[in-house]
Amino acid sequence: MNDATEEQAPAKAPKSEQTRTLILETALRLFQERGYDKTTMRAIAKEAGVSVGNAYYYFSSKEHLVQGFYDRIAAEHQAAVLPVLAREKDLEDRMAGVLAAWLDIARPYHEFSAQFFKNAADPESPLSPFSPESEHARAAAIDVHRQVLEGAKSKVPDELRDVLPELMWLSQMGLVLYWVFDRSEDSERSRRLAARGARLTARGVALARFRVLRPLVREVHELFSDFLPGMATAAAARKVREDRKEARDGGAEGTKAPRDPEES
Amino acid sequence: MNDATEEQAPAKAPKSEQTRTLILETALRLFQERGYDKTTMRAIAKEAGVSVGNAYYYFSSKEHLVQGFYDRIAAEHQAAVLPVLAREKDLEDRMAGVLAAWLDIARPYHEFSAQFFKNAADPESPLSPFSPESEHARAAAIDVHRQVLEGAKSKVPDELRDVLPELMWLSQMGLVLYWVFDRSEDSERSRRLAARGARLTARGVALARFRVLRPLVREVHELFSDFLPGMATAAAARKVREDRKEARDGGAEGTKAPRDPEES
DNA sequence: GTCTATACACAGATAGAC
DNA sequence: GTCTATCTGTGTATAGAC
Repeated sequence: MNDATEEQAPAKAPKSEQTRTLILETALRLFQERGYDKTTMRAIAKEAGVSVGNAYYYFSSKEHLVQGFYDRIAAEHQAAVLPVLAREKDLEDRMAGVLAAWLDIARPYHEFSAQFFKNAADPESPLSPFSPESEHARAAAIDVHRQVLEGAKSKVPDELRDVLPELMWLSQMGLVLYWVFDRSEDSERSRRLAARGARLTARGVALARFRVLRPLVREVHELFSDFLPGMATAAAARKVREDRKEARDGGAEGTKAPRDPEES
Repeated sequence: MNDATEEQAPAKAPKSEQTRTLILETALRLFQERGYDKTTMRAIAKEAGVSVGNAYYYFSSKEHLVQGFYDRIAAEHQAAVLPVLAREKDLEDRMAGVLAAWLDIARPYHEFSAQFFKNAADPESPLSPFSPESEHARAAAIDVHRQVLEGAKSKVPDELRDVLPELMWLSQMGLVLYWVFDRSEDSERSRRLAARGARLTARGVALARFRVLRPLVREVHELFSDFLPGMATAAAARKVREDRKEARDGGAEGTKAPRDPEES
């Protein structure tokens, strides 16, 4: 049953993973205090009580330090989203809740996020949300939206079911973009945008079953299934989904909900 | 043909505007040859035959050099769009033509555009398409889409007429984003995305007159008229429109047409 | 394998003299 | 307007200590 978990037995020697996290924590703290640009690698090293070379030993560049920040945000969001998905059953409420949760979590970092946001927009940078390095985080984020859709009581047309999570993720990226630029008090405008965007999307989904919209829906479906798969493959999403299921019921096969017959 | 009024007559005052353009031209050339990051301010200065300090005298930072690039792209696009708007009358064709024209113009700069694209994504940067410094260029770009809409034979619902140009501009920004990340041969994927995006938009507009879509259309209208005006005000667009008309009529400003009754 | 200390090359940006 | 000299910061290399 419980086999030896490899390097965890000795309580005194978690390697110097401590050093790594120490440097990361210090960096994130200084980023908040002084901003990204003003925080030099030397300052981080000095504040953390290590040498500059040591900091570079763990993080090959300043940008790689930011990756830790992204991972933290993503992890916190995925945790914060659980109660929302358990509570809300209305599609609009679920979407709005997920977006609001992200804004809540990201709030402390709003001031300095703009300063390194440009790194995320650089296609060459591993920090880009479209980069191969971000593939796992991206797939996980898209999967959150898939859960939003799956657990909603609304009926979602088959043609939309596949592409919608990726579309919602793209919308979330748009919201993040707006949020970064948003200078309103407590990002109030971003919050309203999230709420109205959720409403708009929900109503759009509700209307998608009408006949007149069929060509439009097909158009949307084709467009995004043509141009999105290159970055976020269905395979990757499926893998995350399976991982999640496995982690949940420990290998026991869950009761797969019967596929509802498509309407129209 | 628009920039007819150029003060080149007085031979006494080329001042050292020459130096400025010399530095700019050199910089743009080196950007194409070596890429943005690899091109140092020292290299630009040396190649232009001036000192580093002199380059900084004219351009307060490396980013400001890029502004000249944006201005050039925008000017070329507005010129290239004229024949398209004169020829095409179908909304989809007009939109597709405008987007294709942009891709054509931007093609030579694709390789290195990604390298400084991150600057445009920095909200603090004056190079951001949302920055106050870019307001005029932005308004002009939006006005291009307004022309696309105005000259089309399609019927556009009143509720959409105001926000659609801004929406189309936003879509164009999305296309640019995709283009920057696009690594396909000759940006073929971006071209297909532009074509299909135009088709999707045109069909959406065509369908917008159906009754069932009224709530959705109103939703879109309200959302974007709430959240876009902050950056691209109707006033700014109107100003550009008047400037355009003035330039066309040849300065007959006396005819201040009171006929702007906001039909609704 | 982990870490310190130091030094170097190169970048962008600035100050002050001519 | 233009230059030279100089500043700060990043990234990297190296040599050696635990």
